[in-house]
Amino acid sequence: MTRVLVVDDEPQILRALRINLRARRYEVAVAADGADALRLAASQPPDLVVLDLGLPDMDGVDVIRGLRGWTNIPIIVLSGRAGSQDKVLALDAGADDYVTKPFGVDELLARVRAVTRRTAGAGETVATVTVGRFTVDLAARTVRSDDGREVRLTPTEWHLLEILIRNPGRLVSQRQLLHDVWGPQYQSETNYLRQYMAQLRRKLEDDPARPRHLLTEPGMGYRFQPE
Amino acid sequence: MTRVLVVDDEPQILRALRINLRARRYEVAVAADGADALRLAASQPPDLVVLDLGLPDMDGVDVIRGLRGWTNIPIIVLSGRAGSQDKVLALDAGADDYVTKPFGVDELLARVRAVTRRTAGAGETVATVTVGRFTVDLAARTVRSDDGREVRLTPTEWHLLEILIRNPGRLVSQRQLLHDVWGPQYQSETNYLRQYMAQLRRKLEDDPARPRHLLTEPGMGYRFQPE
DNA sequence: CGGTCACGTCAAGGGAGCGTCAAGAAGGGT
DNA sequence: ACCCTTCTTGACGCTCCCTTGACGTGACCG
Repeated sequence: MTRVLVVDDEPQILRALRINLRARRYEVAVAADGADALRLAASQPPDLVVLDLGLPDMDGVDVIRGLRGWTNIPIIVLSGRAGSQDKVLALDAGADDYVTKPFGVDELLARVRAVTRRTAGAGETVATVTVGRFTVDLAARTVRSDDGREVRLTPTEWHLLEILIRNPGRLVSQRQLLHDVWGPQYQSETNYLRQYMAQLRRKLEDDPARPRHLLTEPGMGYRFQPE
Repeated sequence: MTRVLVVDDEPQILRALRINLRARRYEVAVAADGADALRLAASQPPDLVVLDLGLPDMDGVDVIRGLRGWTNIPIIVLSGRAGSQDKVLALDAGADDYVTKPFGVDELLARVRAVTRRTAGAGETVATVTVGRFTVDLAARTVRSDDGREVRLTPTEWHLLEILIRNPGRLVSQRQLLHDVWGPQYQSETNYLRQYMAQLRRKLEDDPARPRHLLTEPGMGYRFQPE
């Protein structure tokens, strides 16, 4: 269930939003001022923040900055001020949307759906990937077999493998690989790719002749296939 | 460089946006109507679309749906209608933001920064289309059956399918298909199209003899029909 | 009823692209 | 100056994809 933190000092708005959001099956937490909001967000991180800029204790933009210091959960700003400057400040501080009061509840809910729709699919990036019997640590630049033995890769092999792993399951074209590893002027030397893909397979695949993770897409490019 | 497609039929707005966006180092493409926008987005996908809802040829919400059929690049809607219902429809069709005219250029630019900031940091977007029992991921270049089996397509098959999917529900002429896949000098070799459409149907249609998604328009061209 | 056109299907040759082996060139460390 | 690692380059089968031709079929029309 999506967890929404509503920050506003006007009781009637707070109440209206809570009722409407609960009716749409959102889990709702409320805060009446900025300090309360930051504390609550830190202790029980929500999936979305609806933030009124006109708070009694601190500037709303500072609340945005306080949140953006450690998280990038979506923030929808409510404000009574329709000035262009206010909007720009809030959006550039890290807000995702800016709604001026008075606002329609239907509109706000649609904007809630719009921002949550986009962030729902965003997953975490991991630094360590398993390729068959091997564990690749992109940050540490190490490849370790499951029996503890280290596998050494040359700089070019690393560069190539890293691009493929950073696009798990996705095809990477020959042109892009050549461009990123060897440079803009090497866009047709596919023999380089054949050479180094063969080396990577010799080092990382159980059966280099039948690769299970470093796959060729004939005529197009290569693909790293996770388990 | 971030590529922005601006869709509007009012020359002065088009001009103002182009100048302001170019000054901020965006690459700007423009379209004056919905059909033009869909075609341009399909052939040269932008990183962001700024879309006026009041277009001469088709409903703006249908343009949003046409884009969302195969991509989830950010869409910022411009509209002269401030009604709550219009906003909800556009946002739920897949728009990321909704700005009512008249709007300040500073505000629009801030909203452009807000949506691009999020999609740039959130990693890659997944553009996935379902064709019968199969799921086509244009970005990853994969086709997966609902039972998990992979379907392999050759480069030419991909090229052809991609053009059709990027024009969902719309007729694509034989000339355009031949031109885009095989090149300018192959505009009458319709046997190529028959050959490859047959292969795509064998791989993607339940009953290749009675296609439900890869349709022939006799004498004109082919059409990808979504569910 | 017969002819034509456009589309769908099947089959086969030729060639592009891939994996592989091997050897020379370049760079860095001792 | 020498050796070792790494990168570059060339050559050679082999597989699979593209191309091409021929034939069948249904729709439309005279």
